[in-house]
Amino acid sequence: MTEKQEKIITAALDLFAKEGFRNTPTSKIAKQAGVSEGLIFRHFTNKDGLLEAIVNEGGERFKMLYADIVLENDAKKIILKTIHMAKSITANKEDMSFWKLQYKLKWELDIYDAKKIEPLERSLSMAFEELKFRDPKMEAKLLLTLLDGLATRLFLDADFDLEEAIDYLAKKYNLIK
Amino acid sequence: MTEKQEKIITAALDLFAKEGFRNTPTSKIAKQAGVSEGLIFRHFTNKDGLLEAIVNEGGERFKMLYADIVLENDAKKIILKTIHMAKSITANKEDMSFWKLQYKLKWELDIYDAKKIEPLERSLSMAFEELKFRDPKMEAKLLLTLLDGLATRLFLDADFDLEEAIDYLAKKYNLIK
DNA sequence: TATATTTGCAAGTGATTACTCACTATTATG
DNA sequence: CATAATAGTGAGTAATCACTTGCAAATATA
Repeated sequence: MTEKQEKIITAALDLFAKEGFRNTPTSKIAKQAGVSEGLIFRHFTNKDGLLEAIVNEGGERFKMLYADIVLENDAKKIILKTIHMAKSITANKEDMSFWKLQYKLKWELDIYDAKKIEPLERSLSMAFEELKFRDPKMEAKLLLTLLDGLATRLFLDADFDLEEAIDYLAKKYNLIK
Repeated sequence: MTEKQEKIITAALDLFAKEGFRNTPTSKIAKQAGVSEGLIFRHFTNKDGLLEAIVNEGGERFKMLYADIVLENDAKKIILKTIHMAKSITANKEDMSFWKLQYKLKWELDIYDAKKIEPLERSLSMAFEELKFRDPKMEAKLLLTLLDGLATRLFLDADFDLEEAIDYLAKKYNLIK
């Protein structure tokens, strides 16, 4: 990856997040990246190729997000760390805009790669099993579904209080006092 | 509303759901509706006006969805009916495509009207209070957030089993055996 | 029935779009 | 150092887009 290639991706990331994929002209991306428009097509073939690069990066970063969770042995910690994922994707402005874009693209492109969360779902399932939940698999699936809902509110409803929601969740699962 | 006006809305509903708002040309809408392209602008001023009509219809239909829930007195029934809302929006193909579009537009337009669910949230909150939940307000908010997650999975993940999820939820809340 | 209003059409139009192409500059390799 | 490959430019281009305009048909109103 050359320096200019990264600049293109950074600019596209920023503009797609703000304006959406279809609504962002390649000319604008090139301008913000400080490169010629033709270079985008030299490196990424077409606009969809640029999008693909961004989606792939999203997939990689997502795996990294829960990498340490699947290595965890303590059941309660697995669940607690999973819940706190929602917090880490909003740690700073850039992260938030990055993850918001990933969700936005899910809807725009009509994709939901269930395989990407499978390892996390398995870890959660085992954790719930250890904690004697009635149906550990469903409980795991439902918690991940709740996290999807949390993301929806977090990214679309400016008034949503994530901290409060996470706190309540942790109490509900008896993870904290 | 004239006959052709309705045909335009129906076509737009269908195409926006399939291809997205920005990606659907007005020429295509006109063609599918069997009218001239100019008529769209005569009736809806511009493309955004057409979108507005659709979003407004979504708001109205959403209120109708939970109209009978807020009139319910039995706490358990309020919660159960709320959970079953997820099922009624997938009753048939047209409904499913309609509601999927509404969610899609939320992300494309970056809007989340929390006011629209407020009456339902209040009803739920009262129900949870009656059932002696620790923090009824948070519990209500969290259940609605879970429903947002359920919608995400339902509309994007083809393998998601809604029936199963709803069943498990109902048991979790002690609404059924 | 006369006339005003609304509904509808078809053929534009200028702006914008993703993408190409002919070319130059830079870097890697033998 | 020569040459091949890659990185980069920027002026095009055909297609597509939302929207306009001038006019006709249908409908409402007096």
